[in-house]
Amino acid sequence: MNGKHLIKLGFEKEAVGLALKAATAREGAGLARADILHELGAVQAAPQDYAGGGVYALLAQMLLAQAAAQQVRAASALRAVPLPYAVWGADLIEPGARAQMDVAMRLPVSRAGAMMPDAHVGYGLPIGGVLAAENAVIPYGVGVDIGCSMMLSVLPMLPGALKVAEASGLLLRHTRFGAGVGFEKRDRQDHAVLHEPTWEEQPLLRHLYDKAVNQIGTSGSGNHFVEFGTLSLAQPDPELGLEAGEYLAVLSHSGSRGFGAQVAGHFTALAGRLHPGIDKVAQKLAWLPLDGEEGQAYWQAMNLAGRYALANHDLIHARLARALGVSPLAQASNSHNLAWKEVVDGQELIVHRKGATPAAKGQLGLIPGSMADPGYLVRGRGHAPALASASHGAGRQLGRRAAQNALSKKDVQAYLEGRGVTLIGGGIDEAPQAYKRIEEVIARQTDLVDVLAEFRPHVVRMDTGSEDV
DNA sequence: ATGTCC
Repeated sequence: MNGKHLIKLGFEKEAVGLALKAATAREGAGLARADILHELGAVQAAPQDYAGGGVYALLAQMLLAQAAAQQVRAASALRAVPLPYAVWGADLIEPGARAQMDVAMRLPVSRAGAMMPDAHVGYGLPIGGVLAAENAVIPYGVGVDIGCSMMLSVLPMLPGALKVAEASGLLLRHTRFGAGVGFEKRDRQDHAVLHEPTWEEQPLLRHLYDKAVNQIGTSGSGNHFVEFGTLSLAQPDPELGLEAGEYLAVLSHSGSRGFGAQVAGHFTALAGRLHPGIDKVAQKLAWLPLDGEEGQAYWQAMNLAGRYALANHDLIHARLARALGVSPLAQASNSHNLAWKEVVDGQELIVHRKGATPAAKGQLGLIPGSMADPGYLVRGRGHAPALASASHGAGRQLGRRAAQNALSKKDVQAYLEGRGVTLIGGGIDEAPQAYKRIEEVIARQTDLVDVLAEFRPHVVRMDTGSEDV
């Protein structure tokens, strides 16, 4: 008896050695080779009957482990062909982003998808990708900045009532930007989200609580901003309680800061470990079953990060309104990096929007342009083929590196001057020229949202980029 | 997006 006989019998890898060891023991006990091969065949057919003890126990246990691993691999196997999905503004989307969406639509858990006109390449799911999955949540389908969101406050003031110098002073005093940045202890503000019992329900959340307390009410870096500008409402909107006209308004873009980033990192790694056999092209799309412990933990942490991000906006807007001595006439907000349980074609699915604005029928949303381009207050049309979604902005047309190589401070300053925008902070990588034309992106999604109002930025604060403007 | 590995 040797390994060749056993491989011929169908044993693989570690099972070959264990089968040989058992066979040798049986030969020693005086059994004929034919009888031993017969016994080995029986172990192979029903390893669960032999795993409890005896000369074949180790072999049987190995066979059971191998079968389980095979099952895990099979459960991770991709479809040969992506499910179909609709694309808005295909002429504005680079092939790399489409390729990423194609991979996402090959996941065995995927059921439906759509691509928004601001789409561009990201980690795993492209930014601007919408993906509906069955009983599965994909950490990289939500993204690193869990709960990244927009908020608008319409103030009872005329746009001209706030001078540039005053607006700059308010932004400098009442907002905080930069990686790792929090409010000074004496300036920290409290918020209901910090008193939720959820923080006590996972060691990870307990661990991140102090950081969350430290950073609440702040804005982070990259494309995050707080700005004063003019909101122009063409028609009166009874639901918003606003007459047609021009208003001073505050628009902010912020996320869940270091807290959300660490939640994302933790669960992305966990999802990867759950899918050791997943095809390499889909490695960053590893998912967590929502009916499992890990999936439930992510769902809880993700939703807390979503509420925390909105709390950041709440405090930003409350500080500025208070400093101006006014109460907002109206507010709107939306998350654009999150997953929701929604009914799609009669089935409850997990709809991931990674850089996509929820646009259910009647739902308000905010779609910003760039530091110097208009943003839009929109109302969703609930278009089913788009999974009731819209773009979350203009979308990059130049990567950060490409923007820094292609553009100069002069280019950005000329653009700002041309539109009467004052910028505090900001980097070349966030230059308006690095973004698609928001007007074009909006024009590609007239079936997804109705535009209610245009917001033109006047005084903008962002983090200091790696290369300042 | 985040002090870019708890």
